[in-house]
Amino acid sequence: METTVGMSSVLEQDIREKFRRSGYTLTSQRRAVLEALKEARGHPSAEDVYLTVKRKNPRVALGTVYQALSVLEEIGVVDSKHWSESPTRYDLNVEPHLDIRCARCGAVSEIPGVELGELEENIRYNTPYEVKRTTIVVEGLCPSCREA
Amino acid sequence: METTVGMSSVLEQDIREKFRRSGYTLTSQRRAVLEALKEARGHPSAEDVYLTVKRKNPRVALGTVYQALSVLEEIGVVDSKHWSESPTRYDLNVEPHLDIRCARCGAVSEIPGVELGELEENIRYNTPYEVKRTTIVVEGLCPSCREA
DNA sequence: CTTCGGAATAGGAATGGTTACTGATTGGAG
DNA sequence: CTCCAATCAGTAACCATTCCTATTCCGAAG
Repeated sequence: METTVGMSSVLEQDIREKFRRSGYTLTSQRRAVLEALKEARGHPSAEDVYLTVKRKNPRVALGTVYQALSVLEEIGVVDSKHWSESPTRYDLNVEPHLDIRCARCGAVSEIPGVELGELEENIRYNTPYEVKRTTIVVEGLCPSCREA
Repeated sequence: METTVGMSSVLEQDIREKFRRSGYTLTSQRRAVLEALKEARGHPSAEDVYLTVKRKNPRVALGTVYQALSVLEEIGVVDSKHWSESPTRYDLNVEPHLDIRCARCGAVSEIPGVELGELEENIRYNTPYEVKRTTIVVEGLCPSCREA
């Protein structure tokens, strides 16, 4: 049974490697953004991340958080999804997966157990475009908002 | 072999019916927005629609176009898709379908021949949320932008 | 045909998430 | 330690979209 420290180390190693390969530097602010994403429940917005980071480092700028998230996404450490009429949400799960957002309270959670490989394959087969990215955003009502 | 006028009539009939049922009024501005969508190649933005409508009615307001598009979507006549970092695109195909947007030139075209029913089914089966809407946005490079 | 009330519109201001800009700071290579 | 490029903080700007208000339009009822 691994300790949390152990798992965290492995993650650190992987991230360090991705930074090294990309040429970007793993600064304290970018580390803080990663920490905030790790602590967060659900899928925080840039503003959420900013507020979390600010608790420990009050001088950090919102723009820095946006830039950090953009770098982290570029090197494959962070995934982002955008639902219209609400801020972009970020998370650490970079594997293709589904997220659903509650139209009423804004909560985002993952939908497990849906195979997406075949869809991706069909898309590539049926378009002359060079496919870069497929994003699926699902909207609905979470169990508690459904009642109200 | 139907004439264009004939097909247009059928469309008009269907739309008139949807307006009637919804309680919204089919005003000249809303009709003009529909015309602009019919004429447009690809999937225009609200601004595109606004510019087209403005050619015949220079007094129309951008806000009116947005409101018209929103009403048309609500009654099931228009479909919209939003790619992050670019304005929302609209079209008249309200059946579930895939659209891909070129990351370089912004062109949007449809991807035919991909079955989406099973995905929708799997989504509903695997989440406790009440699913309202599933949107798939695909990004890539169109054939001509791929070269450059 | 006229009147009346609510819906829709024009015009423009406001919003809000995100990006761009600038000068100061930092951190790693030599 | 010094230098240079990358990064950062702070703030202004951007832009798609929404909101606001006075005016106009539409269609139902007389």
